[in-house]
Amino acid sequence: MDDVARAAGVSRSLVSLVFQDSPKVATASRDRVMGAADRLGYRPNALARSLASARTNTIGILLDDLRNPFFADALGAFEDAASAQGLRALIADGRRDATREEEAVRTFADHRVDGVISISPRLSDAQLHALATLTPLVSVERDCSLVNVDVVMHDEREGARLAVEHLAELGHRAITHIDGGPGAGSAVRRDGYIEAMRSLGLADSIDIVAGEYTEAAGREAAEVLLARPGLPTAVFCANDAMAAGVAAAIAEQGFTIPGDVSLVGYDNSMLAALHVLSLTSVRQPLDVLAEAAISALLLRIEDPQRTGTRVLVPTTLVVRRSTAIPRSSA
Amino acid sequence: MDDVARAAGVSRSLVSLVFQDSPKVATASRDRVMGAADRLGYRPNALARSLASARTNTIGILLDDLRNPFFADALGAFEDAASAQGLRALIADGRRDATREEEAVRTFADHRVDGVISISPRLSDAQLHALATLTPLVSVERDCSLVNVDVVMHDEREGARLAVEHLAELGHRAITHIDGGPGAGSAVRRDGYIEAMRSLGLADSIDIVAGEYTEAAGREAAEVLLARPGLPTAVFCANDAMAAGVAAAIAEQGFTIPGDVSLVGYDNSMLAALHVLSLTSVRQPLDVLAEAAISALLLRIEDPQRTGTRVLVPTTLVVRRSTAIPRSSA
DNA sequence: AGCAACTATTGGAGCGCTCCAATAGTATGT
DNA sequence: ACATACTATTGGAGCGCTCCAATAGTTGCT
Repeated sequence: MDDVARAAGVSRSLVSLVFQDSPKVATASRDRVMGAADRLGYRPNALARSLASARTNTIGILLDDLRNPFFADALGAFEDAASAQGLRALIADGRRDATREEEAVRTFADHRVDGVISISPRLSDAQLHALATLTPLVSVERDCSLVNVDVVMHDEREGARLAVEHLAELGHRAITHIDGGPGAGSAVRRDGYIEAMRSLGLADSIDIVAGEYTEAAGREAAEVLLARPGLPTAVFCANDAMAAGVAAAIAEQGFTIPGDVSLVGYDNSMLAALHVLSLTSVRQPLDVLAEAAISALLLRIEDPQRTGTRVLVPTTLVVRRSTAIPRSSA
Repeated sequence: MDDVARAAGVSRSLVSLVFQDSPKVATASRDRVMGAADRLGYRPNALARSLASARTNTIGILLDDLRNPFFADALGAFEDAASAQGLRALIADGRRDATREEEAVRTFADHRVDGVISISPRLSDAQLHALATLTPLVSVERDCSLVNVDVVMHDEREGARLAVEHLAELGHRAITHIDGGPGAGSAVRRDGYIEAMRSLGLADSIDIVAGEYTEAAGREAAEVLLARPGLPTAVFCANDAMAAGVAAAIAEQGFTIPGDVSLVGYDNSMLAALHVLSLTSVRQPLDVLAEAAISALLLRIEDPQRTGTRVLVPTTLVVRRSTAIPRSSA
């Protein structure tokens, strides 16, 4: 920076101002400085800049599990939303483990990111609260009511309802739900399923099989179903990965989808779009979630004392070829 | 840090040494300092530390396309290899775009990462060379012979050969290849296919359909095949995503896999492991690649002047249920 | 006892920037 | 011509750490 200043015949402070895009710099000096910088191949040291300004213009994005295609999709949306606000993103993968997640947030804080967005964290409320004292924190797709954490989620209850109503409209009555076990949002999706079944007069057909957000869990749940006397005409899974497992297990037994069983997933991830599955799935509006999360975070960065807010965004259902009229009524 | 020093009754330098795990610190002082730090909730500022030491212990990992499940898998392996060496990883997604990739490497350099690993970069040799002057750089799965860039790849030629030999052993002769078009490694995989076919005496059956590394391209290529008078008994795709597209298109026409057509993919990504596909696939040994890349990078960080090296790691084939004896010989 | 050879600790300069208060320079109004 | 109100530029302290050379404290050996 000193070299540039010398080459341009100005002070170091002015070079600094030029690289901050300060409006107070005369156009002539700006050009001189930029010229000198280009000639010398100068690029400001982001580290020193952050240290001096106490602002990194960088946020941390913590994902539950990058191997799950849903989070890869989510990442894209959140990175876009961040860069639209001039923020760079650091990424960390929690690997479905709360301890690793906590360590990741600590590392973010050590690097003095301006804030952290955690997507589907497995952290306890106590952990979330503690971490939020280290850095501004927004929790996405995981509810909590803490004064120092903002929450952004889509309406999981509505998502489950849309899935059930879609199946009911097609004529299904025996609709089984495979839940997400301890995973984020699982309980609400299950409640949404129960409520929707009740309000459609299908309370007697409520049937829940325990699952987890993985393909293997989907297969296991399907085996439970296949071992019973009769198959339900429709299955609603708490995520797409499980639905993929169910689809495989059902097909292996010679049944077809949607001929014998209609199948609905959740997340509308890349898996659902895959033509071999072509899964009807509840769409998480990632772009909207991302935008809401970033703006909540920016507000919190500006005023760290602000009381935690809660944003709920609406959901839609993406209908593909895995759902159809049940055979009995065809 | 000053507060901790004061609370522990020692100098700031000693606190610094304690947090660097220096062996010269007496156990008693270490305990005193740690105690004081815990009490005050002190954590060193990674930014200041990096600025002062000119070492960030952080590397940048640049991926071609995080939406492609292969890269999500790769990311896991590379992060593991990095943290095994005590390195933290920053991640960037090139979104299949060379310009974006270049910008990402520049940003890494601005943040003074110790080095960058670029996986399947789309950058030109000239760009790679220029970027490698900014920061130590290792190119994975993209060949180049530059003095300042190390290359780590698996043996794509061997991968293609393994796929073809497996099919030939099962009794297939009509083996079609759908190539990866302009994608990284596509040309070598195609050459490997051609060579293997020739050396197996199947030169007459060589049949190549143009593709690209996406599911949609796989579908289109399959439609080309389906429009012809007879189907080949086996198809070898240049990656898994394409194979997924081929599987869907073939199934839609009422053919079965592997009954009518055996199918082989490439990458052994999450898609191949999906039970609905259960794709025989060439395995890129990600853990080995990652380890080799990290150690090459460490050597280059130590000695930036070192001449570019080239590591080639062997490949294996993962056999699943998408390949079988052809119907004619069954 | 005296000196060498350690080991454990310290003070202070410096990493590359920002930001504040101070200064120089220029235009405006009377 | 001179005070007023700007705008453009500058010097220097400070961000929170590391690292080097110097110092204090121990131990072992003759």
